[in-house]
Amino acid sequence: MADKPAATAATQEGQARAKMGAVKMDDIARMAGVSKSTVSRALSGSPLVNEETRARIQALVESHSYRVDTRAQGLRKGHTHTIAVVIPLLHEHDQPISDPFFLELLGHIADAVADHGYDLLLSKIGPGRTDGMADLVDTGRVDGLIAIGQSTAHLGLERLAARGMPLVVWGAQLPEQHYVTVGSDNRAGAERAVAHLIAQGRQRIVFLGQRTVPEIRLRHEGYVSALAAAGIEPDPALDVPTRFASAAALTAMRSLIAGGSSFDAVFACSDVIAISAIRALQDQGLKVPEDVAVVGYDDIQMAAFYNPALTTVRQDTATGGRLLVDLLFAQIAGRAARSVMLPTELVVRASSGGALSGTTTPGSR
Amino acid sequence: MADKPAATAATQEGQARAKMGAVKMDDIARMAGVSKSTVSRALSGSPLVNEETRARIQALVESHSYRVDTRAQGLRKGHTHTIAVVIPLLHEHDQPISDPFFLELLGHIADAVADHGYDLLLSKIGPGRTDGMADLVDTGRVDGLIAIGQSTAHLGLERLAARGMPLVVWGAQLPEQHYVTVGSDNRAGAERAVAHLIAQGRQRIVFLGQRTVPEIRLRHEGYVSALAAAGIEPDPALDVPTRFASAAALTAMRSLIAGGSSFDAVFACSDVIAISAIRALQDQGLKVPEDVAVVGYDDIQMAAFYNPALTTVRQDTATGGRLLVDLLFAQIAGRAARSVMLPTELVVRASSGGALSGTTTPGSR
DNA sequence: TTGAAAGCGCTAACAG
DNA sequence: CTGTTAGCGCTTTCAA
Repeated sequence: MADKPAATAATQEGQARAKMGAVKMDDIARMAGVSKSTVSRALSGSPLVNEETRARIQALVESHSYRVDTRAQGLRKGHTHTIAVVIPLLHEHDQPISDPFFLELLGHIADAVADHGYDLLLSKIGPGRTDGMADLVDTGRVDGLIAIGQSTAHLGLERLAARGMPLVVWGAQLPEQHYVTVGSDNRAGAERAVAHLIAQGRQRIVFLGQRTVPEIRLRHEGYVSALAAAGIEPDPALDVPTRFASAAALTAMRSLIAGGSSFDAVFACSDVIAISAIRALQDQGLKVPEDVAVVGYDDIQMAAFYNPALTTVRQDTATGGRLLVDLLFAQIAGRAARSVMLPTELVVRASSGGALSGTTTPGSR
Repeated sequence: MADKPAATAATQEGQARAKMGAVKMDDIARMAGVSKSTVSRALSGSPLVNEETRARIQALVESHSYRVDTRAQGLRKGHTHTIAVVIPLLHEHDQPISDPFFLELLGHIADAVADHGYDLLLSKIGPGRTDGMADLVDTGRVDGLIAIGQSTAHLGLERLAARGMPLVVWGAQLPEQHYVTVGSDNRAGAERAVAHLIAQGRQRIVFLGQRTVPEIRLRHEGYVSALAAAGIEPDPALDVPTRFASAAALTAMRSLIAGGSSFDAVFACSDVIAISAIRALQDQGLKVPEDVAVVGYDDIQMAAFYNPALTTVRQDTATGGRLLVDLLFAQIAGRAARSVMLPTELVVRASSGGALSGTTTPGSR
């Protein structure tokens, strides 16, 4: 960061006269020789306005590229036409982490929100501060909230839901929970993945992930139950907690290796974690999948392109994102919404030794 | 996607009575036995209000967890306290792509925007539709725009800037450009990367990237000039266009290999592209870096964890993001802003054969 | 120090 | 079919 940035040519001149052109509804009305109300009606497609009048107004609107001020409109109509997405993990350790899984989900949410003609406010409010989430709607900035990942915010989310605030969260379904969630079947997904590893003849399987996160806890249950089904006793030494960041996973895996525990497979709670784990393994001269088989979770785009290609539990971000949005709009409209748990799919590629070809794409779809 | 989602328990009840609690400034005023104006003044920290009164008001505000409606406030004050980030590439081929580089940048932008006390609207408007970008501010939804990547929108961006609209774009500095950009020194970055490859003894270097994108065109210039400096004539057969998506890069690389051209190195225009290229190479039994050295661009987090670890040109998203925001606020405040070009840094790791250790971290920082 | 009144730009009754 | 009249919730002169 040494050199100091090189500044170069630029713009600037019409700075102040920016909003100058701001033509408003009254102006259009005057020009069309009608009242503001008529313009408003014409623009909102009301049937009670003369076709000829409407055309005249329309023309004026186009030629002056007038747009109604949604801020004023919202103030009057009582809504904002925007919804907020809160990504807790954007905050892990005070610096933005970037798990590709979330961007994929975010992308689909953005699509769905746009389809509804709404805007999307991206908020950095962490899950610790659910009051901040409440502010977003109390303050009239958004009509509803989508939280990606409940992690430590469970209680706060409960409170928001109790207040009747439109809210949907991506995450796990907890026992007594009163807010709506969308998420994949973490338990079943993990169980299937671990069963697959066992089917490959692996017996000493590492669990790589932090169980304080609800979803991860469920995955751990799946892990345990798959082991149990094969008559394997979980070894506490193979339960390795790690955060979602690459560096954290790398460190965790390295110390496991250094610890000298023996193992022949790793179930990682995200693809990013899996990739870092493989990195650590290979640095120690261990071969994947020959010496250690690895399975990830998420099926991010890069999973298929890693070396070796990653066996992983796919979470369907496309339908997940859309569902999140649909359920939120249902709530906003006052309709009831119920949580849904999406099925997962195990995508077998090279890293688990289950497929010999390089890039395997799942059968379905 | 077969099974059909399993619906489960849920919430719902206080749906309608949601906004019920919506206490407004008038209510607080009444309770405090003062007028709306006084409350407004007290809340905005005006010095012309009795300390005792202010305290009383403050107490009421807290106990009722009242928040001023920013929508109404903005309408009155003439601003929105929110800025929009438009990500064109979110749209490539009608499905959200997820280049981690953009999320990293977005994360930093989000940080900086939050530091200014502003909200961040994430928009999916593509670069083809700059009129849509204009709407965001014409319509009173945001105070200014940050566009990530100018790609095909150059003309449209020019027009917006000419209208005096607060706007900053992440991208390349084009010749006669009138809008403000922040971006890395693409030409120098690429040049250094390719020179490094040449220094490793490579002579036939593939250029992997689409030159229709301004930044990429500059990188190509850097590529050519590095070759020229070594007395190497660029071979058109080694100029391989590809989009930023993993799949596209994979395909491009595969057909290059199938085409039978000989080459011993690849300069990829993004890390995601580099990763896919390596994948294609290895699928054909070619070893990286032994047979083919590869250099990427961006230094996304995963670059250090790939196998082999990626040599790449780092773009500093942290200062980039902050600069983008600072320059935008300068414009909003009516101050002049000039484009800035950030220096880049070559991070040498294993994929180029320049480093033997696994995960090498750059010297600086 | 505080209140009254006039809007910000728009929509929604309520009369024509 | 169209105009008038009130506001949505807040800030800001202008007076007191």
